[in-house]
Amino acid sequence: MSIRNEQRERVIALLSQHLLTTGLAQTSLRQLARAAGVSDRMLLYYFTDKAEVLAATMSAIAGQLVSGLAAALPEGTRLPPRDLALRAASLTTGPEMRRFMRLWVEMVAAAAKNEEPYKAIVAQIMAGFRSWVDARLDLPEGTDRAAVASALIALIDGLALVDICSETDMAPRMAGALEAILT
Amino acid sequence: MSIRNEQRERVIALLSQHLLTTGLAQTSLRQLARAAGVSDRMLLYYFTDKAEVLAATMSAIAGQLVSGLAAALPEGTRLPPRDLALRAASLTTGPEMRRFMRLWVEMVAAAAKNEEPYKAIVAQIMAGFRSWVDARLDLPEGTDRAAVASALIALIDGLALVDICSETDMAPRMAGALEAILT
DNA sequence: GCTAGTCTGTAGCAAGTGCTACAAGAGGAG
DNA sequence: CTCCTCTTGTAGCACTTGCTACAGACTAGC
Repeated sequence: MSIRNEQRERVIALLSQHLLTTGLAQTSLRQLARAAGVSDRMLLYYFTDKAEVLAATMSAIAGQLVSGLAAALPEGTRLPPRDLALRAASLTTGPEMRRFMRLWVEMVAAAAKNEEPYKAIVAQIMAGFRSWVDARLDLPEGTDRAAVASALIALIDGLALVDICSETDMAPRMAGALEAILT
Repeated sequence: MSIRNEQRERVIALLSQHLLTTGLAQTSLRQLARAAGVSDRMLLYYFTDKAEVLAATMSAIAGQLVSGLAAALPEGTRLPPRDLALRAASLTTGPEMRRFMRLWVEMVAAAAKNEEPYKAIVAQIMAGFRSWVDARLDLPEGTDRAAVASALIALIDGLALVDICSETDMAPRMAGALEAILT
């Protein structure tokens, strides 16, 4: 493999960690280059664009996420909405996933501003969420599966959003409250 | 009242509309000044800072929001979590409130990046949400009211977040799904 | 009139942004 | 050797950012 392609992978791996720890706060070319241990000039040699740098990195992160989610709850299992919600909630508020959820909220906000390449990435990740939930959702015939899946995702994303805002660690208490609220 | 103070109010009113329609995408001093119909020089005469411009504007928006919410559901009424959630969901996904919820998500993301003055404003608005929910929540004694309130807010915010991402109008379908999920 | 304080425009600065022109070294192919 | 492609550094461009120095204009009080 060419040096260029090797470097692309190295850079993507380093930037994945960078984005997960710092969010989208430090995403100028020079900041990304420093985090990747290369010069900004070379970053634009390995990738055509800043947009391509970010797209490749976030795509890699999304990939890790999908496999992480898949591993956390095997494909075959089907749960009713309540159980799936509680399971997903404890999953995404764990120390591992919190960093991702924070990044996720920032990405959605960036997409809301029509910033590229966030719109495309957000759509891709959201589709991943939907299919993950849908594949594990046990629902009676005739239910609007897409709507229930979306509502569950909304709940999970909302927990993350509130978690971001809170000084104190509200996540476990909210999870407890959910048990009382959900069917 | 001095010209300066009159202009402050004029500017704040115009910028409230600006932020509600464009989100945080166009918030450079020059863009804000154009939206307010003044020069950027004068914007920094009326306000000390860009941060103060934004803080004042968002504070005004938050004020409108609070009174809007208060009017939508009178202070005295107490609803169980399910009813309050459904009510709040239909409230915040309406055409009027959607603009605010989008802005809200963007503000939370900005706060996550430690950008000023978003952190302070987000904390303020979140506190407003909490007290609004708490004042209308009918719960049995001994329940963790703060947790339930936070969970409800999470649900509402999550609906907004998913709504932002979706091309199609998922909000009513998700609301329907909630009826099936909630106790 | 004169002065003091309030108001407003012009012009510009220093820093940071994404990106590029250009040259040069390295290393293989003929 | 020469030629050619891949790789890398230096320097810088055009632009946007938040903010400011400075000078002029307007009004109020004396």
